[in-house]
Amino acid sequence: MASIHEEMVQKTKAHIQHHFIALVEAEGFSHVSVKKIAERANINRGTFYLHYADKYALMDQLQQELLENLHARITVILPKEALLALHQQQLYPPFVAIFEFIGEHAQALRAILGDQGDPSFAKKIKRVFGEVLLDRLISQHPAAQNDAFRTYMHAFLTSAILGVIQEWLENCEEQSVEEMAKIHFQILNFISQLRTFIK
Amino acid sequence: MASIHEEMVQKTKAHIQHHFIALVEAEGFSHVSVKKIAERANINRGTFYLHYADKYALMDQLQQELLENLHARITVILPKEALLALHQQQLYPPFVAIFEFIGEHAQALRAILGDQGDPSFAKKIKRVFGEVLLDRLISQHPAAQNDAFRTYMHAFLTSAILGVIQEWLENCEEQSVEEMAKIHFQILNFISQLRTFIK
DNA sequence: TGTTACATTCAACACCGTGTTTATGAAAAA
DNA sequence: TTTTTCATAAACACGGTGTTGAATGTAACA
Repeated sequence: MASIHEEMVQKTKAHIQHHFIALVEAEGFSHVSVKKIAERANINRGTFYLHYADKYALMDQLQQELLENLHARITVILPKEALLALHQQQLYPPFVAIFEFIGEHAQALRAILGDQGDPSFAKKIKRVFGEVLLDRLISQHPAAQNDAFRTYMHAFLTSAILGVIQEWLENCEEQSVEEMAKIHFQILNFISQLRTFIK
Repeated sequence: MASIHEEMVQKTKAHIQHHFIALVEAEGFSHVSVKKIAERANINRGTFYLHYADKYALMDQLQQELLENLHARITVILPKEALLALHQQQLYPPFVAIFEFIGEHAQALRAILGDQGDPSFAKKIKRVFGEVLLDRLISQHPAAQNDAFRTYMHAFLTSAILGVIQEWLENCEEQSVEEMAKIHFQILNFISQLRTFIK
């Protein structure tokens, strides 16, 4: 099935994607034009339109690939049926898996989640965090019955995790994957201690 | 000093800004053109360039105004010198002030912080949260000596607060300002309880 | 009243990126 | 060999940009 032509197409698309990511990281998505992509990738501008409708379609495809891969990666570690117990031993592996994935795709994610990136992607990746982590965790708690509370709890935690990831990406991943997972637990511990002060 | 001409300029700029916000909220910043702004505001396209270099300059000015106003609003409640004690009575007023401000500028903030908005603004508003809230809170804690920990703690909490605000803006501010401040404390309480499970 | 100052309008301009099309070359498939 | 398919090249109309110079309106001042 895999004809030479199909292989060529895949190669060209990967080529375009690669240079597109570098451009978005450097200049921001809004300042990237099809013309620039073609010049940078050393292809004809018409060739771009042979594969993508416009730069938005290319960005969409890149985002979907990332989201599907991330989802799959976590699902391997946390099967659908499993409810999360709140032991460090159970929470540690998925956190490590997430940071490993982020690190592997650091350039693309820096481009998409950075200052010049796409805020709609942030929303999508938060949804993934919610599906694979929070829903199993929060639903066990009695306070989770309140719809409004659930909604904002969800927003609070998924945004917090994403915020840490964005910070890590900006710092060029100075901390190791294991350190990042640990830091997350330290943060939760810290907030816990706040409670002894509050009211 | 306030000549009639200056007043006219201010009126026109406010007029442009108003329709600009409506356009960005409806179509997203990237799809807004100077042409559209001029048509919507019923002014000549040339008039726009009389006041702003381009749509980016207009967005910048709008953002700066919002950030300065927010900063001022909170600083009135929490003077610079004051260190935050972790009592609900001390934390409640600034939270209420923040949500009041967000509510008052809901349309503009929905436009800027929404799906089609500007991620660089998210970073800037997080910095404000950090300056007026977190720095006085975290610095008191021994664990805050660790630089990396401080950085990520900062990212975690400011992103979380912003995430809740974004959720609130999307839900068209169904919850009252007071409810939102309360929900924040409920969330902190909830996370505190997690600690009894972890490790 | 006329004059001055300035905001706004209007039409025209060159420029640039877009998305499409048509013709052409090259390499694989039939 | 003939056909299919991907990539190239050049040209096109289209639409938004940012600028210019002249005209218009309007409030302040003499």
